[in-house]
Amino acid sequence: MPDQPGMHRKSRNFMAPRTREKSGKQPTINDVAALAGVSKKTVSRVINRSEFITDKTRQAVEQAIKMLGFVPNPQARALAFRRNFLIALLHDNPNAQTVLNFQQGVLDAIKDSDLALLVRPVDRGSDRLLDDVRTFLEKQRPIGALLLPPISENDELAALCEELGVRYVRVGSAPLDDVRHCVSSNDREVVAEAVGKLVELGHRRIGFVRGPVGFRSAAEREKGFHEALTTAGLALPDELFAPGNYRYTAGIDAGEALLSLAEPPTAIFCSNDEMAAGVMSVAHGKGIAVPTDLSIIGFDDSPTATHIWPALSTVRWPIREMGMRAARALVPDFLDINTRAADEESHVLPSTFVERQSVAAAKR
Amino acid sequence: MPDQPGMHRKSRNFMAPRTREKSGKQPTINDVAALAGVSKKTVSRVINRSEFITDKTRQAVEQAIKMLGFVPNPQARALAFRRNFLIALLHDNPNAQTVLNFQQGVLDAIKDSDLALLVRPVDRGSDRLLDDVRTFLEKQRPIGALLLPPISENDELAALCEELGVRYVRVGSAPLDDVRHCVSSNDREVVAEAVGKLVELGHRRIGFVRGPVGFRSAAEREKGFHEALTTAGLALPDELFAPGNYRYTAGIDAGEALLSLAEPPTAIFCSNDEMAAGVMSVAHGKGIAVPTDLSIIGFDDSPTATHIWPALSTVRWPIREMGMRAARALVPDFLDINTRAADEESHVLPSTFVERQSVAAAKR
DNA sequence: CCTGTAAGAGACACCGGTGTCAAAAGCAAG
DNA sequence: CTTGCTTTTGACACCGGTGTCTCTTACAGG
Repeated sequence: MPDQPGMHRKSRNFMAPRTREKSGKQPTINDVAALAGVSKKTVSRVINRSEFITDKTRQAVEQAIKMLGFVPNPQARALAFRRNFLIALLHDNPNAQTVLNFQQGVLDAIKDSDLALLVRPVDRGSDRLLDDVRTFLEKQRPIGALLLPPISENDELAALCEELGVRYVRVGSAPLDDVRHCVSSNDREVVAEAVGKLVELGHRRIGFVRGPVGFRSAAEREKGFHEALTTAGLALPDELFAPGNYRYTAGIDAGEALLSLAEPPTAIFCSNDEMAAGVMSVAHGKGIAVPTDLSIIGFDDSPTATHIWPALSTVRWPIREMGMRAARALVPDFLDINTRAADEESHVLPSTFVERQSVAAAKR
Repeated sequence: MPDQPGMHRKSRNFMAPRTREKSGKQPTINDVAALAGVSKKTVSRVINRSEFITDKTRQAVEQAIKMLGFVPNPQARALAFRRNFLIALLHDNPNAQTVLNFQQGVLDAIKDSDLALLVRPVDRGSDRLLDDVRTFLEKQRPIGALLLPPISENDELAALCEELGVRYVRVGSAPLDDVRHCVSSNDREVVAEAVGKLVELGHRRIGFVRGPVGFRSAAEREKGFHEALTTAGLALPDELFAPGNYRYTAGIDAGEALLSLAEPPTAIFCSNDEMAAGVMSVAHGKGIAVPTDLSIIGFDDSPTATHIWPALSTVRWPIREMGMRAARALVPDFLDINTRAADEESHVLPSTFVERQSVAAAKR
């Protein structure tokens, strides 16, 4: 091997690039420095885009980096920076599609950054929830955490993040007071819009299948429902409200209850798609034609919505965009200037009503 | 503060526990060492369960750890150990539920270990797939990678892992030759069993909706189908095979094709649930009663299977167990003795046929 | 009581980066 | 060609752990 540039520093550890490659080990910053003929600190400056570097030096270093295929060791950086480059996604969502879409949005946002994503499902029901999360956060020390509903509604969790100095963004169905820590959709408005459509189509008796008690999303959706009916001057008799928990079986129960009424509703709004699927199977079982005899609307636009027959009119939640937005809001300083959230960027993303085949005009 | 045990070593950095807590910083191994009156190396020995430690010393250290709430910094450990404690889950699966269930299984397995899970969706279609994965693996340097189907079928990806010295386990629908790197189900057998049931119920013309060309899972399922019909001495006319790609819309197309035949099948086996849902909606649209006039079987036991009406008979894939098993096979040496996979543990996990309401006896 | 031996604990270097600060280099003005 | 200033670079310590090797210590045997 003929004389190479820069072996000017003696280093016990230095090995020629070829040997390194063969050894299967990653080249380190020292190897780059040696090859480029500069100090490791200078290489570090190039990696971190320091401004105090001449173009000539920068180019030499960049070439060496390329030649060796050098990739900075994230663990070492994390240690030296006294912070790591992880963000955590905490979720406890029964809807896998939602979680994965959100995750995808987050990854879109951090794609060109140094960040990596740690995904952590948690158990909402467990009484060790807070301890589990605390252990996780203390161990991994992510820069920030994204909280997906329903656990995003847990104030203790947010407090825990504060306490541990972990940034957080809560994702929800309506803006929180503390808008810096929240990215949300506008469930109330869009439900009101969807239910308004039912009213326009002549429906006067409209059933409502609730979400689980205590869930903000459930409350928001119900508020939207109330709003639409009140605006239309319609009554809200108790018998048209069925309890639910976002599960298919709850939809079955709700369908049985509502469709057995002396005067059954001609349309039913369900707080999510799974329950709508449940209501729809009850209708099928009873020989009630959808949408001719019964219109049904769901919420989520989950895969189920298009897999059932007839295809379900529902509300599409911009979950992937919300993931991207949430990540931007969480770690704007780690993203590049183009990806970064503008300060004035809205943290409320509109959901949209998607019309399919499960809705029709009320029979006269 | 009265004289504490062990401030015997002078350390510029040492701060009293109380002060540390207030500062919001994590205590380090040095703090523990100082409090316990031992060297940091001894603390390290306790953390790593070295055997060369007296009970007395161990207890003192453990008490100090507890008192300070010390948690070892994973980045520092990773650096010192020259390996990190991450495992990666690479997936490109349209079925979110599958991914999440698998992920849950992996987390079950690594729960009590030092390992963390990095989830990485990839784009099978992209021509940059290999580069993307290479960049990811070089940057994060996980100990190992779990490959979910369908990308687990990509041999180049496996070769890449070999090259980079990253362990890997491929998850699939049938054992690979290289059994050490594979955890699988037994799709062929269970499909044969399910289709056998149809034959027993008197079905003679049974349609088959294929999975995407080139997918091992699709091939295995088709093999099982052939096997069952051949065993029963039935013919396999081409017209009863419809192409598919695991998507709902393909199920629609397949349903249209098969149910428009001069002599339509009395039962259809679909290579996954989504396509089965498509076939079922076509049947509904045509006024063909399921299961009275047409039996349908799917594969995956996805949420869709129970959300459609009538509920779909399908094949349940033990995906969560497979996640657990795969993790055990990947990093047995990082799991404790109870969790660890026994060497002789089988890497083939049986799928089961789940009978619901979409299958009935053939009409005479 | 002394010695030999093995187990336990400590000192120090090191993993691969970054922060700090001082030295070197570059450049304009005297 | 100096001087004085600013810009760029390097030496060295440090982040929080672990590996290696040496030194202590405890205890059994002579």
